[in-house]
Amino acid sequence: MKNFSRQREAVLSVIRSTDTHPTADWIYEEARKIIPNISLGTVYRNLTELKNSGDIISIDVGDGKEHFDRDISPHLHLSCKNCGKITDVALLDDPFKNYYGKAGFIPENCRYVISGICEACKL
Amino acid sequence: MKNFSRQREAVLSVIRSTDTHPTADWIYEEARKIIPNISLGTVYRNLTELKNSGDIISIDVGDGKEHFDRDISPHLHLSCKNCGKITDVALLDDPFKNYYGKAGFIPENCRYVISGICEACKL
DNA sequence: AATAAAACAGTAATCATTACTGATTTCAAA
DNA sequence: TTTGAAATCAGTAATGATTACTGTTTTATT
Repeated sequence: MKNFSRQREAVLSVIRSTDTHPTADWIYEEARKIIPNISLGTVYRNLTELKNSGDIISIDVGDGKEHFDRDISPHLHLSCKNCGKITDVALLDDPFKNYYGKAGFIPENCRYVISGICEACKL
Repeated sequence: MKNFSRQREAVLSVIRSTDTHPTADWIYEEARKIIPNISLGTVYRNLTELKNSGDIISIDVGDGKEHFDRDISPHLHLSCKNCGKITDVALLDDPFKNYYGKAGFIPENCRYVISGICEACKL
């Protein structure tokens, strides 16, 4: 197990407690329930560290905020423009493997996001 | 042909003049070469309109700025963390069709981005 | 032309994120 | 254990991309 600071453990445990793709602000509020005086800057710094270490990823769904994700495997995100819900879709394997392989590209972070209208909202 | 204002035409023509996935600021600077006193707010408003009308799309590559793209077909973006270059990879067809079809999702905007190291930077 | 609606230029405000500062904690070597 | 350098922290200030506002100009319709 990695030797993380108490603050970094708190941030990571908050992200791992949910599948809702939280924002930095939400993570901050939750982390304060564990460490009441944790600072927002600390949350941001540790989010960056956790991204760099590959423990989490982040995605952009077009609302101007960064959303974090405990699931680091390549998967698809369906983001509803109406209700804001983000749905994960597991992939059997990365459908783009052949494409970036051919281009000689070394992937580090895959973000596959489709915005649209979810089944519950389309009526 | 749609009846666009002079300013919206200028913004669209700037985007269509390049395959470099420009930011709002770059588009603003270029648009000023066509309409010297065009305002940044006008550029932003028309970028939003052009996105809503489906004439352009935008992607996020993790640098905190929105990047615009004249190519509205589903395609893959390879974004180099080292040199910042964004490479388009054409797709024969959308590899996620089966996935969101099953979920009953109506797609409007597909953003497939992989960050990593491009061939030229890997040495 | 007269009118209303839409789009504009210019500027001010917003707000997510980053940078900074001085204090605290960690931890390896003595 | 002390010691001291490096890392991390809390708290706050600054940044900067984007959005909102205001009063003016353009456009479209009668």
